[in-house]
Amino acid sequence: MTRAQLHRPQVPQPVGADDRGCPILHVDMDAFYASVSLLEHPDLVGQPVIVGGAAGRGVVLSATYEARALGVHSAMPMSRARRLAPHAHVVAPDFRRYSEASAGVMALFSSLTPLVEPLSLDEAFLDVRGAQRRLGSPRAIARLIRDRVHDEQGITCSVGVAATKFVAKLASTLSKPDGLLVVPPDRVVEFLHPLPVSALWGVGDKTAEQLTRLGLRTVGDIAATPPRTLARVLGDATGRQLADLAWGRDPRRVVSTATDRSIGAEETFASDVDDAAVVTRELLRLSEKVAARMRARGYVGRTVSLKVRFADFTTLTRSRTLADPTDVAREVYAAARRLYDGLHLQRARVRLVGVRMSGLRDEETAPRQLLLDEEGPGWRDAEQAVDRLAARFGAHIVRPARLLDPPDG
DNA sequence: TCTGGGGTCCTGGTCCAA
DNA sequence: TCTGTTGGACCAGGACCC
Repeated sequence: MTRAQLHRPQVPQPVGADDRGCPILHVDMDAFYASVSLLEHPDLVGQPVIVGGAAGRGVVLSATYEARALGVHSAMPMSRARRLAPHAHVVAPDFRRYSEASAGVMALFSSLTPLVEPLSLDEAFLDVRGAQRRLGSPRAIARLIRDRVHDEQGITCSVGVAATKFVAKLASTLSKPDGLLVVPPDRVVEFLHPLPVSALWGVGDKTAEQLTRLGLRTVGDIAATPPRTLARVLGDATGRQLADLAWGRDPRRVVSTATDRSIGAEETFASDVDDAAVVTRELLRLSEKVAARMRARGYVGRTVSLKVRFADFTTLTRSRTLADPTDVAREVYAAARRLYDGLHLQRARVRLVGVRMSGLRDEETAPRQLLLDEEGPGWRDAEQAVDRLAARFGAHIVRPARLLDPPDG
């Protein structure tokens, strides 16, 4: 069973009446991008709608439940989705609108409890331990959230309520769409063990295949396997994690201040490219984008990673750690360019390139080495000035000459 | 069937210093 | 001085998640 198929419960749902000891809520918007898009297209409500790029090599970003009933799911190539649902309406994504809706629901969560951990635009963990005197039991808080999300944003969400993050997340998934599921601590094992191994956090296609080879198909099978055996096959960390999750053990707390580990950007070409000049121009554009985002969030980073995916989908990554942290596009590009040149690609057909910065630190506290030949305002100041212009007049007001479109004719 | 773009985490290898 | 060990940093790649 795939993760998508988890949406259809295969086990009787142990909807517990007792929500004591269940302070963790996982709230997940139902078909978020599709639902928000439908607010702009009310005439399409009740019809199969796919959110994704209208042309090129896109994948499905989201789909209404009517489209899902036809076999469409997110991350599916658009070409396949169109074959499965030829009469479905295709809507282009509107990330500005999604961000606004997301900000609205996150603000609602924060008004209920300070312990909110957003996982993405459309889901978050909440720890409601401290809110129960004011707002009632975890189940009552879950109901309140569902009502207010519907009233304020016009979309539905599903909520899982449990003692741990992992079980709460699984509960929200199994209760979809528009559902609420409480899993009391004394019913966790009964809830988990009939589920397929793919229900476990960290088990994707490859790991599920390995587990199947061992004859392990359900979470109960994993629970009955010695952790040493799992660790031998899957590695120490993964083996231990699966053994714990299979028994509902998950010590992770809800943390409201997660820090970023990396910031990157990548781009798939409309068609494969064998011209190095086109690839390096794209590397420059991506370096500009990454550096601008780092400056906007107040980060500098030390490690530059280059990603190159070829026409046959094989992917290479190369990385280099700089002597000093930077948020300057020119330095990011120089490092990415050196990594790219070091690959010595002749006329290989490139499908995608990406640039990522890791080893992030706060710009204000990071040590910065002044170069001996650095005089007066440098590239950093110039790029900050560009940031200010972009904020005022739009992102493309100032660009490197190499990134300007060639004149017509 | 033909696979986006944003990320995180883990593993195993290499190198280097103590 | 040589050898072996250990641990940390770095690097490449893979798997996974939304």
